[in-house]
Amino acid sequence: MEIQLQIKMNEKLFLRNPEQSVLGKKIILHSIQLIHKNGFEDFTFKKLAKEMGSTEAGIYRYFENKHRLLIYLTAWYWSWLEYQVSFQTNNIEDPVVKLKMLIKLLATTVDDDINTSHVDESLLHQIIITEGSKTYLTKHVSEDNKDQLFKPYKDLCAVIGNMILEYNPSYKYPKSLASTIIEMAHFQNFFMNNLPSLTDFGGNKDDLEIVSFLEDLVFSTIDRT
Amino acid sequence: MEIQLQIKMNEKLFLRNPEQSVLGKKIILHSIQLIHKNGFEDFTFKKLAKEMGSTEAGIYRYFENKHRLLIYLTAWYWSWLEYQVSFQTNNIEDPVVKLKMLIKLLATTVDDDINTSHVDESLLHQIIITEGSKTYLTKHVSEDNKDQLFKPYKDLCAVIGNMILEYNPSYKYPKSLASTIIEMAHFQNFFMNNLPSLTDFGGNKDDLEIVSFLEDLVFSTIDRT
DNA sequence: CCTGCAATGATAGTAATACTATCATTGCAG
DNA sequence: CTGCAATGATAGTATTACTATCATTGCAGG
Repeated sequence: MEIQLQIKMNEKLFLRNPEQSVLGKKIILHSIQLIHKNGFEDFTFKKLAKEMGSTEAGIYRYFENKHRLLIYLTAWYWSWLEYQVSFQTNNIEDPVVKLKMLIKLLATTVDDDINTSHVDESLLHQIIITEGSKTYLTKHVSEDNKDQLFKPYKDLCAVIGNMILEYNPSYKYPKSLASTIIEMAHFQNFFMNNLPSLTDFGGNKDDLEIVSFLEDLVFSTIDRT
Repeated sequence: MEIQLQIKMNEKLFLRNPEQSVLGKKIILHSIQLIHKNGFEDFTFKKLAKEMGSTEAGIYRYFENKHRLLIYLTAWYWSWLEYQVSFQTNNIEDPVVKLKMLIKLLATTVDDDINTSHVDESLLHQIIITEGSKTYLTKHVSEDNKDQLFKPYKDLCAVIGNMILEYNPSYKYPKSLASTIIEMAHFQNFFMNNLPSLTDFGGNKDDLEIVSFLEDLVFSTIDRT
C-alpha cells in the first residue's frame, strides 16, 4: 500500500499553494533544511533561493515573508501531528492510554514520515521546538489569529483538552493543561539539550525522561478532583 | 527611608555599563518603552536613538546589538524578581506559603518599583512575557550560556526548585517543575490575552485565574510522593 | 586655571535584508 | 499550435545593522 498524505492548509497561509507545484515543494523542503541548520534569525529568502537554485522573487510568489513561511511550516506540523494522534489513538478507549500515547508523540523524537516526500518531520520537529513559539509571540498575533493561522495548534489543544476531560470531567483547567503539555514537551526538550540546569534530566539527554516528567505532572494534576 | 536599588549585572551583558551614566539609563528607559510599544521585531537602535534624542552610534557603545540589549533587560528582570522573592518570602518558613507567594509574584501584574527610577517594572514584565523566551531560543544559546548571560534566570529556577524540595524532598523533578512554573506563568498570561481558546480563563482576563491554575498544578504534583 | 582624556554627538559609509517591479522564457492545457 | 500561467533573470529601493572618523564637551587631577 502506498499513500501520499496531503494536508489541506488554510489559504491565508500562503500566496500560492506550495503543495501544488515542484517549486513550491522545493521551497518547503529546503526551507526546513536551512532553518534547521542555521536558525530562523539567520534564514533569508535570498539564501533559500541560492540553496534551491531558484530566485528570491520566485519565493515571494509563494510566501509574503519568512515569518509567514514559518507559520505555514508550524501549522503544517500541528496538522500532521493531530493526524498522527488520531491515527495512533484510534480504537483506544482508555483515556490513560490515550494521554500517554499523546505525551509520547509530543515529547519523543519524530521519525521522518515516508508518506510525505517533501517534508522531513524529524527536522521539522526540531524546528518547532526552537522556533515554534516565535510564530505567535508577536505584536500582530491577533490579526494572524483572525486569519485562523493558528487553527491547527488550537485544534490539537482542543483534542488534548477533551482527552483530559474524558479522564476527569470535573478538572477545571483542561485547555490550560493541554497548552502546558504541548509547550513543556518542547521547552523541556530545548532546556535538556541547551540549558540543562533548568531540568532534572542531567547529561543523559533522553526523551523518555521528559515523558516521565510530563506523565507524572499530568496524572498527578488530573487524578485529584 | 529612601533607597536606590542597584542590581549588579554580569559585565558580558554590555559593552559599557548603562547603569553608570545618564545616557545609559536613558537607553534602558526608552528601550523598555519602545519594545513594549511596538515589539522586539520592529525595534531598532535607529528608532531608539531618535526617541531618546541621541544617535545610533551612541547606543552601539553600550550594547553590541539589540538582541544583547534584550538579554540585558531580561537578566535585569530576573535578578530584580529574585530579589523580590527573597524579600517577600523572608521569615516565612512554611513552604506552602512561600510557593504561593512565588506564584503570585510570577503570575500577577507587577507594579512599578519606585526604588528603580529608570526601569518601569510593569512594562518590563509585559516585555518578558512576550519576548523573554526569544533571548535563548537561538542557535547561539550555548555560547551565550557560557558567558553566563542566563544566570539570573537559572538562579531563580534554582531557588524555586529548592522551595519545591523543601515541601517534598522526594519529588523527582524540582527543576523541571520550576522552569515549567516560570514559563507557564508567562505563556498562560500571553494566551489569556491573545489566544484565549488555549486557556480556561474565558474573557475575564484575570491574573488570579492563572494563579489558581498554577497552584493547583504545582501542589497536585508535589503532594503525591 | 589648564590640560587631557573619556564620553558623547554628528556625520558618513557599507553590506545585507526585505522587499517590489519588469520583462523574457518556458511549458503544457485546451 | 497558441495562449496563459508559472518561472527565471535582473534591477532597483528603503531599511537594517552595523563600523569609522572626527569634532565637541565636560570634568578630574595636577
